[in-house]
Amino acid sequence: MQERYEPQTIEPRWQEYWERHETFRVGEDAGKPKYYVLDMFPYPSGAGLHVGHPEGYTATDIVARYKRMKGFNVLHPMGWDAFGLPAEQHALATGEHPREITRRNIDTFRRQIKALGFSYDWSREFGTTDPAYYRWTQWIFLKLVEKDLAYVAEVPVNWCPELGTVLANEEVIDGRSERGGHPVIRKPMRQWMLRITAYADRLLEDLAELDWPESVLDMQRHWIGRSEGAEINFAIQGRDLAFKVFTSRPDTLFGATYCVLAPEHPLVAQVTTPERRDAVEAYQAAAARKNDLDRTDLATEKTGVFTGAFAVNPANGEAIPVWIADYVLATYGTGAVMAVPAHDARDWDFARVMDLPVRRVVEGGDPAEGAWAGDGAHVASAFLDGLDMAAAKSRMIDWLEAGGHGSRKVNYRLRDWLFSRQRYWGEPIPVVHHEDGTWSALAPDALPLLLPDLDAIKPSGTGESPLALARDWVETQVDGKPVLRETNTMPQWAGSCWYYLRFMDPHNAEAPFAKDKEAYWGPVDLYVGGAEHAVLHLLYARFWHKVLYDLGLVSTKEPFKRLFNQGMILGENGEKMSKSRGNVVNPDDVIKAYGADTLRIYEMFMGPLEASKPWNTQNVAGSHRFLERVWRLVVGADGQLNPAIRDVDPLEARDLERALHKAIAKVGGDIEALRLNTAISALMIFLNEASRAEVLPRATVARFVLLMAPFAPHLGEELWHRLGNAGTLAYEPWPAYDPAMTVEDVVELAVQVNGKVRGRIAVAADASADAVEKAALEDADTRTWCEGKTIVKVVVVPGRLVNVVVR
RNA sequence: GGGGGUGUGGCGGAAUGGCAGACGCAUCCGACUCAAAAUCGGACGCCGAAAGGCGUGUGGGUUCGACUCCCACCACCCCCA
Repeated sequence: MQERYEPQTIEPRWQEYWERHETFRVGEDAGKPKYYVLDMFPYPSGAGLHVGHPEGYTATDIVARYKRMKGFNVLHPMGWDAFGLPAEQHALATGEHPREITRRNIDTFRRQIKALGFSYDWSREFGTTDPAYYRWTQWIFLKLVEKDLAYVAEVPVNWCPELGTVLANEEVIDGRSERGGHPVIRKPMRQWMLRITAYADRLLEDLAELDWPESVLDMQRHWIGRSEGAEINFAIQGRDLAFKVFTSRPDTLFGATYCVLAPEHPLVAQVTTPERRDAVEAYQAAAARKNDLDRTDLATEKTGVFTGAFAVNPANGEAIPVWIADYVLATYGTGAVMAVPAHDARDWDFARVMDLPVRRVVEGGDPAEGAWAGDGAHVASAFLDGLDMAAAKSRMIDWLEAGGHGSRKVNYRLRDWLFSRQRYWGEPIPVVHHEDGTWSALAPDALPLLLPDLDAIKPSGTGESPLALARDWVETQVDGKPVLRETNTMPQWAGSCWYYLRFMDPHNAEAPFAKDKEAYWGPVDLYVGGAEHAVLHLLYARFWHKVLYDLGLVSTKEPFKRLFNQGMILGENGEKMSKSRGNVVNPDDVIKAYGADTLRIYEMFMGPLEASKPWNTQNVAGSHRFLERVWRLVVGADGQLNPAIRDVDPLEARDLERALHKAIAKVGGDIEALRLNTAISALMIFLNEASRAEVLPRATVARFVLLMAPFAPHLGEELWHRLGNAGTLAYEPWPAYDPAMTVEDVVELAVQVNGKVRGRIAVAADASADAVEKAALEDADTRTWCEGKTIVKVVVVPGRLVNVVVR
């Protein structure tokens, strides 16, 4: 009677073993090289774990387990990004406290994640909502204040008068609230900003040292959007007023035929002539209802109105009209542009709609067809005539600077980070406001500034956070004087900006983390998560890291050395998994039916980790079958060892030993490169070979079990145990391989005639090219195909093939 | 509109410029079985009786040799505008 593979029995048993023995608990160990492998920690949603979550977690777990066996001291933690909007909305709807909702969701996530057998050091677990953690998030905010990197500004937000609340960008659809469809307008409100732009250059430059996907590096570069150009002064004709424009193309100044101010530009009210006032104000009101994306969309028809004012082009003294248009954003550059329709696509579109002149100053393209943004000789540009773009730019900037008309300027697309949210469920900003209108930060020993409990979380109605309703919390005293607490809270990004540092020293009550621990563990060696965080999370975390670096708190310039984005797991129908499509697969169900090891193997075998790939239930069964075959390789009748397993020298089964060495080499290399699908394929190939063998040396089977263990850890431990080993295999050395054993003595080569395979020859692996050529030409098939032809040349690719070229 | 990615059997996918389709799924055949399941063995790109021919989105190019490199195009996906 064959004892069956029963993951439902062995998996909980080994999970309990690891927990009881604290198998994966780590500390600093100067005697071992460290390896820090981190998952982007999840937001514990009410929906529970999704099969997409374990994909990345399994990959990092395989790496963590492999690196432990390779002798590394591995830091592999897990925690919760637990502040955020969904819990607050749920609280609003049900009256339950977000803390309770969050606690429940975390419990579910923890249970589900533990059921997958990941080798996390759970003693390091924390959530961003733990006061012991957010105390230090607030502390870092104080450091940002100290470094003058935090400031207050009036910034337009999405204000919904009907709902009495401020909405996030993603909650606004076509100018209306996602829920209820009420109108949303952009209203300036007092906001906290972080001066991330002060780090723009370093955030850009230091990308060079990172082992990240090129696409993410590109997105970050583009987001920062460094552009070199000039700031140019334009005076308003007949008035003592002037404005600055930023342009990346100062060389085209002679082609400027009008100027455009953003509708919010402070000068608009002053320059507008009385007869244009009504039109201008109506346009400003309309623009306030649009978001930036709609405004700058190239596909939409350009709109704008003339202010009645004229500006003087400093290059030629010409008076050109000043318009306002919403395709110019107040927040980019100076909020004003000089329009050169001949050489800028958006200016060209606008000029055509408004019937404004187009003046060509660079040769190339056809001004009647569209803007020419390429290089070319300058024309109609006085002292720039004949120059190319680079030369003309630099000449123009010199001329502007000499005449006091402008200056060289580097501009960034990156803007300062809007750091406040009008929400309850976030870290309170540790600041108080004084009666004289000034503000000050709390002293570090006043932290954590705890969120007050509210009877009910409801909108304040003024656009402020629900915290504004907690009067006895807001109204407090500092040094005996009455002050008001800040009611804005931090965005969800804050908690995820430095959690990877806290994992290095999660229980420290004296500091966010000890310097020597950071020096040991930092930086993160491998960081795995979804591509949706390619820009914001990674940019914000890098920014904070650099600030901490400047403060001498961390030892590295960059937080994440290697980054990997796992792809998405689609539903069985090839569409994105979602409740509404009804194609969601719950990992609990898969574990119940097949076990965690099968889920792990299946998700890794589906395809390349970075690719999007559809779920297929039949293939899950296939992965399960593979594990059953591995089980039967070791376990025979009545739960005894497979009788083919003998205590003999592995070299007695030379072919099998060779196959094992190939597998060791392939699997190790593939894990390092995160090619886990082909690593599993290599394990299957070895199993196929081993299943055919009549004698299985115990040492060979044991090493195969070690290779399996990172992928299917419960099965690995169980089989290791049944092979007569005590304890865990988690720290057993990864098997070594001999490169000489991974190649065959005799190889079969294909013989091509004019690129088509016509025959095969068997030669010694180390045969010389001459010998191979001779053998190929003597081959009967080759001779048939070469008959009556002239041999022009013979290409020998050692170990691969021979190509005979005939005519 | 710009940038990036992807496109290979019925399906998921594999292939340092060197034998396309590894590995798995599905399907079919066989063994075992009273039978079925499970398991084990075999077949399995397309056309063709075979010899052979044709095949990696389409069209061109480079090369002794192209899924791989270059150019153009088509489709889908992602990011940005």
